[in-house]
Amino acid sequence: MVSTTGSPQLSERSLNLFKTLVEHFIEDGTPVGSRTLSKDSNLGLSPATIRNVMADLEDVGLLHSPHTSAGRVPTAKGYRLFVDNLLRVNDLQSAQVEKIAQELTQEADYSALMQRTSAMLSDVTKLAGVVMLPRQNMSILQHIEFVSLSANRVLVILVVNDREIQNRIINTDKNYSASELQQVSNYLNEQFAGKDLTQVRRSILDELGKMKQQVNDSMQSAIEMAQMAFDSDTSKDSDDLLFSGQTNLMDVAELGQVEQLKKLFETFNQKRDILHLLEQAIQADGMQIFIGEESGYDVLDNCSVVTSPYEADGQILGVLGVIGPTRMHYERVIPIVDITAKMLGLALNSKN
Amino acid sequence: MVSTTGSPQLSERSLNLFKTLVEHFIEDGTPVGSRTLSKDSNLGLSPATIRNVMADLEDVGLLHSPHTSAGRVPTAKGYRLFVDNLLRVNDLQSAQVEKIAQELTQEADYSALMQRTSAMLSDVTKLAGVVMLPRQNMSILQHIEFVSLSANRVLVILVVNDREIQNRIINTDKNYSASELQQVSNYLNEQFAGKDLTQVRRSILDELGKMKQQVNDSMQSAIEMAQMAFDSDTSKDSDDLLFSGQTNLMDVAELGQVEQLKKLFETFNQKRDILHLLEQAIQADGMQIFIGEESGYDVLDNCSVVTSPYEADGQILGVLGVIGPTRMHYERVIPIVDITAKMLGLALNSKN
DNA sequence: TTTTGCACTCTATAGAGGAGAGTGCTAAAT
DNA sequence: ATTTAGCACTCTCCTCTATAGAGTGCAAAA
Repeated sequence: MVSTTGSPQLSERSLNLFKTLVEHFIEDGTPVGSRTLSKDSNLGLSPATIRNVMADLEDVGLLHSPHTSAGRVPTAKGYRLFVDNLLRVNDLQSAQVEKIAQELTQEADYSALMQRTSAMLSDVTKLAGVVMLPRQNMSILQHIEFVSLSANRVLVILVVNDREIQNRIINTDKNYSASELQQVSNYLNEQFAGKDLTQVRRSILDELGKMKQQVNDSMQSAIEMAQMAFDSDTSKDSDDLLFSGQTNLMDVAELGQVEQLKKLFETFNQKRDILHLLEQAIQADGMQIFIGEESGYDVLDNCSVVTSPYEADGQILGVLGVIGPTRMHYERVIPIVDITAKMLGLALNSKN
Repeated sequence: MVSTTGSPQLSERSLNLFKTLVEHFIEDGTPVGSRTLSKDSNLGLSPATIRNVMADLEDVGLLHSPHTSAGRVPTAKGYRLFVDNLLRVNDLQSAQVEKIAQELTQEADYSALMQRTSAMLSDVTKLAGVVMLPRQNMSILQHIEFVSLSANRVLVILVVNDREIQNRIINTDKNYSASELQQVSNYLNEQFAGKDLTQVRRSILDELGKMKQQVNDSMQSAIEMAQMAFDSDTSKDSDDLLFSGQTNLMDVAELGQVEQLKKLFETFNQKRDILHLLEQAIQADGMQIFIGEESGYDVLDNCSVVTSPYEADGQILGVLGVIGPTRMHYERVIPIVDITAKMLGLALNSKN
């Protein structure tokens, strides 16, 4: 006997059978019957015996029968057990690792790199890839710069995390000279370089607001300008998910008909729900897998989400992962997501 | 009798019937039979007469029967005649125009504006919206700026068309001081502000290359830097289409099953084909409508694409439009695309 | 404890039959 | 010379039925 997490004890044999059943189902997609399983497993048991075992497994909630005369299918709980305790993850071919590494390290541009990462995830797994860009409170301001475009219009440039660049244009009350702008950016750089964006924004809105009365005119409007620059920043918040390969999901039978696919795609577009999910994933450090209903979102009932945080310089920056049917090749997908996260981290480091 | 473009002459009555047939079909989506049409048209003709007329229309290639006992459906050629000669376009509710105008004019950020435009097109029409961003040879360089990030890494900022901002980071051979960078950007601004990007790139690669021998060391590497800045630029080329509302197309019955939708979505993702199509549309000035097979792309066989170029300061900048089933409400969609293009132009102007 | 045997349940598939829609043609009506 | 009515015909779509096949659960035997 082997004691498994929480649920009633299952014999080694049961687990063994369960494992081959899941594997078979992941391969085939059709419910697995006792006859098939009898041949598939190397235990030399008759279908009848296996039927008994399967009935037990169903009682414990690991399996489920679509209807009386169909075989059996793993439940979310079943997949969970499978993934946590039974799965043996493939070692990646070093060729494949090489390919991933190469694709990512040679990409020079920050946003292109992120885009490419997402594309690669979906490409290699043939599922949908997603990358959550670094969150603001993980974004270290490196440099801020103002450029005068025309009277009253100033371009603000933020360099963040040594890689990412953000722009916005603000309309100012008065017309600033180049040297005035230089002065402002010098001041802000001195004050805030090295701090994270949320902190910077808070400081600017609070502290500088207080300072305002004590300084001269030109500095005063400079402060106003800084406030404007960071005020409009929130707009970018919803833009920090990169999807790709959604169309891959149109092949998977489980997601079946158009109606369901549509809901799924709309969930992707709105980003909100997926964002929440990934935010959960970023907290539990290490890889995280949401199987079917576990995610808590109805649209994802037939989906699993495999995620891993990525980090650079010892700092967790964001999460990336793959979305596919619960019936996916976990043993392949898991190491791919894992290695991709590591490689992305490396790529982000190396550009220092 | 009324002479119509090219094809054999059709009586006014035939055209009238044809028109109501198309309208009915656009409304219903089901093939239209003689009985229905007899009631629908106010001509007071019996089904039998109408059958004769319909047979004629089918001979000319305007109609088509899915099978013996179904009604009739317009062909691409039929839609073409309908759109060109029979359609009376709706006047837009001024409220709707107002809404569009407001959404677009209050959007401050350039790329957000474009994104919003696309989103609005799909939102209002309940179809897929697409916006082609200004092409490079339409992109006027307004300002170029260099910012030193760290040793050997320089941030290049291009302000284009008075609105759009492009960034890239280049790795330089030597370490530039702020004033050196200032010098370079001053020089480049003097030389190239007001010219379009392709022109600028050509000049930099050709002329500056020749100058190289004649100037001092610091200037020499500055030129190299400029070359690097503009060299990597081409990467952005494929990125100038903004889609939205693709999921709307999942509702339309004509596109039917998953397989076809998948192909369509993949075409969107690859962008290439749609880009070509829109490039055709930008040349024929004014609105352009591709109906079904006319587009020349198989995936679009059941789709129509309604486009309009948008311009600012008298310059055509790009194209925008809507992609939907051939059976769409042209009388509604056409004015929406039209007005959106105009409003976008206005929004792009007004920020001067 | 495992296996054999068997009755039972449910799905999927194919075929038959009928209703309904719409046509084209011919002959009558205007 | 058109238009209409009448009618046979064709095709789809739906429902109903029958049947084969897969798989089960249970009881009794091994």
